[in-house]
Amino acid sequence: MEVKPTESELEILQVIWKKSQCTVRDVHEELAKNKDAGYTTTLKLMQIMHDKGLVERDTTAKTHLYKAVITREQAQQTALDKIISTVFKGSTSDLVIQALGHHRASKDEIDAIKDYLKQFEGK
Amino acid sequence: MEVKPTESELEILQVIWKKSQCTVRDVHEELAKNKDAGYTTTLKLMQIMHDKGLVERDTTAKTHLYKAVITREQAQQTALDKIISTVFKGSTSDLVIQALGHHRASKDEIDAIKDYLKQFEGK
DNA sequence: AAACAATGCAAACCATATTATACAACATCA
DNA sequence: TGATGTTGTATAATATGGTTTGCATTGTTT
Repeated sequence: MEVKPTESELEILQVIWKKSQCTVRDVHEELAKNKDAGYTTTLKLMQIMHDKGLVERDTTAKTHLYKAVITREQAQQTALDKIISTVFKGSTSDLVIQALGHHRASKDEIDAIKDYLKQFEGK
Repeated sequence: MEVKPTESELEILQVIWKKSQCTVRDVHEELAKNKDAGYTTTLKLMQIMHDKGLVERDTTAKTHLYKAVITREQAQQTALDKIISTVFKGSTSDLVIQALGHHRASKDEIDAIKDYLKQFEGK
């Protein structure tokens, strides 16, 4: 991935990932529920994201449709890489244990993780 | 925690956490191994961190000694909270699985996590 | 053509990062 | 003693990047 999204850009990506395809107004109205910024601010950010290659858009219709270029998984990976190296001394297990310790996971979540770990059995 | 450290401030905190107590020169020389910025840049950042309350210092001697105010664990928690809400839709298990999937953990690390999960047995 | 919605452009604002310069304390040596 | 070099902190100026906003323009619909 060439570029890393900023905080605000991530908020926008959230909306796009959820709906898989969005107009500027879609995004703006979703964001307006939680924060209060002008329409042109959202627009400007989405234009910047387009310049950076974070989103692509279909301009055939009057109302442009935006799609994410990077997947949520890619963004997750980038975010993980960063904090593992900056605050977890490079230790993935430190991160996992810290995460499980403080964000109490539900039983289903714990089970999912256990299942996941099974694949390492016998190795 | 009132304030969140910036990227550069985190790099400095890394060094302070490791040595538990530092002069500006200590930090600067450690950072100089990996990046290339002037001594006064490091100094300025540490002064800003002091203003923010991220570090405290002993000014009795000519050479000031800096200590971290927040612990590494607190910073880890803050970082986790942020990315869990911004890219992991609030799902801790998504984060754990993604982390284990891509940052291949060593056998010891896997074992440590399994041990940790045992405490949830029977709940 | 009038109304409306979206875009592009420009500028202002703020936080962070960097660098240069000034200043203070202290040791040393002619 | 006092000139000078070294090492430390403080201050000020500037650069850079992200965020936000206003305004003029373009394009569509009726």
